[in-house]
Amino acid sequence: MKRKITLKHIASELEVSISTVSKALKNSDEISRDTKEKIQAFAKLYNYKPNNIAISLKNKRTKNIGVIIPDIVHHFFTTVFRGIEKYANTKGYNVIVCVSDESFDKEVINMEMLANGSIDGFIMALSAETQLKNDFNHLKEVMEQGIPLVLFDRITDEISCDKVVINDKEAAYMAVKKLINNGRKKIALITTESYLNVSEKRAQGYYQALKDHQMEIDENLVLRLPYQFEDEQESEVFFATREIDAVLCVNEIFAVRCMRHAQKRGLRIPEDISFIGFTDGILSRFASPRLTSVAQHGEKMGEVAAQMLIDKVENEVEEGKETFRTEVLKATLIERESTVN
Amino acid sequence: MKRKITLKHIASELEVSISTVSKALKNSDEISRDTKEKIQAFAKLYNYKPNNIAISLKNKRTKNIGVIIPDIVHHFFTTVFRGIEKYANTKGYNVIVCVSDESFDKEVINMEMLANGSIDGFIMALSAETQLKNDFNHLKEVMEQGIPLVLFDRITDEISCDKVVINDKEAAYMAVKKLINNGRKKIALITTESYLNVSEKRAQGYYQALKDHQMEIDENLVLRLPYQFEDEQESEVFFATREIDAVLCVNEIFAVRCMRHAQKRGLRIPEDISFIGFTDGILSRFASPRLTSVAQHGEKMGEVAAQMLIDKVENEVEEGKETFRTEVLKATLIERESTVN
DNA sequence: CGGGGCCACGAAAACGGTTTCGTGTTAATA
DNA sequence: TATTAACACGAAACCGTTTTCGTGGCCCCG
Repeated sequence: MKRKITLKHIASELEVSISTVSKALKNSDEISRDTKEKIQAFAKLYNYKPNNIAISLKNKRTKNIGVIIPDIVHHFFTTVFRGIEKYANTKGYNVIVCVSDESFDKEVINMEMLANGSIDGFIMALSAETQLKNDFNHLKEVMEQGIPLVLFDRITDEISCDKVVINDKEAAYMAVKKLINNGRKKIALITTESYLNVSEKRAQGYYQALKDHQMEIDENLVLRLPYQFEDEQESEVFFATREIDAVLCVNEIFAVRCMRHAQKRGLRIPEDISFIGFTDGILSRFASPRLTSVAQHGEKMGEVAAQMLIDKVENEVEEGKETFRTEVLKATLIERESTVN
Repeated sequence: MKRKITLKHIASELEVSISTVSKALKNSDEISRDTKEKIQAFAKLYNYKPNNIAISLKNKRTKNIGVIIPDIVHHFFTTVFRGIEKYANTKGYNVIVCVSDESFDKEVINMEMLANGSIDGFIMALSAETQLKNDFNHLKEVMEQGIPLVLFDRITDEISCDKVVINDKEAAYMAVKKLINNGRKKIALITTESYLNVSEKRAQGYYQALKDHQMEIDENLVLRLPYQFEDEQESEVFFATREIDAVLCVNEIFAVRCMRHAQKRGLRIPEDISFIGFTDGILSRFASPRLTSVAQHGEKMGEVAAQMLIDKVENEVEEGKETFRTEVLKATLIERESTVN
């Protein structure tokens, strides 16, 4: 087992000082050609690589970024993560992921773990519980310590920091408008309980679209389900007791489940009833019929978030002069078989 | 912006030495009651937390584990990751993820980045390209440096290290056996090109089951598709030109796509043709009909892998005395609507 | 009153680098 | 020949901890 070689080893082996070795390996012109060549050759031979930890300690930069997300077995979040990871990698950063599991406490614990020097900045989407509690002290702390923070998707207005979101409200608006233009009269909304920021925005778009097109808003056509629902009874009853000819769902799981309910009742999709979901993940592409869906462009979102973060990390700004941006990405509607053209 | 406070700050503020502060905060009984209380109170007031990087440098332990997987937008891998993250977290470890993107070069680069002190050990699944090239020098290097390594799912026999897999061959065998028991006569196999270790194992199980039940092996019923295939033509033709009454697919995407082909041709599932897939991800649960699938228990696999790794990390064994285990988890068949009981 | 032992604390090395500054040697210049 | 500048390198501080070892002061005992 050949242990990692250090500057000290090289120095003693070659009978020069540590500083000489360090400079030689950086090709400093303080060191003579001969010495440099000798040292570099030796280092190469023994495959010397500087110790990241030592470097981090020295320049107070870890080249790690911390990502905290509510869930990892989740298409959208992994998509965002991929974008983050890709961009970070091109900039020489590594990514440490922590999963909050939708729990406030875990979110806090994870942040504290990472905030003690392990990372240069955070990218995160708030846990459901955090949004529900409306407690953001852990974020404030981090900001006060001067650690850059970028929020994406699940954001809050309470914290001043960089943010990346999609135009949820407009996207929902456009989706509903499309349904209206297709002549749909009874458009339902399947959403989550209301504390989730994004669902709320999407619901707003739904209402707005109906209003703007002089359509009656019928609360009876709005179903709010628990975020992680296993029990399908409620949604089944919903479809059994209402006349609906189009449905907007705030995620694709809701959509796929509801399509099934409709099909079970003998409705044809999209002839009798149209469906539009959010997320455009794997389910949308493989459902039958394939689901028309609002693409959130997670990978792009991740890239943008990483870019904003690394920019902040590398270009420190004097106290009080920082400015925060909220980048709004445009969602796009991917039309498939669950709606008519 | 309140910058992070260090031992040095506390020491100078309280006019004691750094060592005294360090000891006081560890409740060393070398320090008097009074002094300890004073220091602890001060530290608490200013929310002192030791710097992880400094600690890492000191005891050559980062409390980070590196995970390298081929893809992150992938149900099985994220499931495994969740298991890893959960277990690691309970042990106070953080997880750094790198994505190889099925590329050999990226895998190597990522390993090298992390191997220079950033992590205490690796958990990884090999990229497709690595398996194809059959080049594992980067793994050997890491092992030689004494960095613990655990391979999961996509493993190789060329490297001696801890491994976690499922009993792919047996699982496939059982699945096919079930189809045979259901009276199926023309059982097809949809798999990937053969360099992927797991696909190969599953194919072996398929052949073995047919053989053991005196059924003819018909290579015409075996379709090998590129791992990431977009073009569906080949698989469509396959179904158009063969008489098949059951299909085993090495992943759920293949299964869902093929179910669609069958349905398009007017076949009823499972009456006319049965389907069994591998992975048991989100698609299996939401497909119509719901797909009978071999569950790989990714989360469990992740937990086991993390446990093996952390065990190795924390209980260093003298040179040459190490032993390596291969843990085989039992896959289970989740029966749904795509097969008959 | 002197020596031993304990208490409470500090100095310093170490982890593995980077970087500033100082210095001995040589060669060029006055 | 004396002065000086350039060159090539080393010493040491520093990043923030932990930990070993030393030591000054006090008390106790002979």
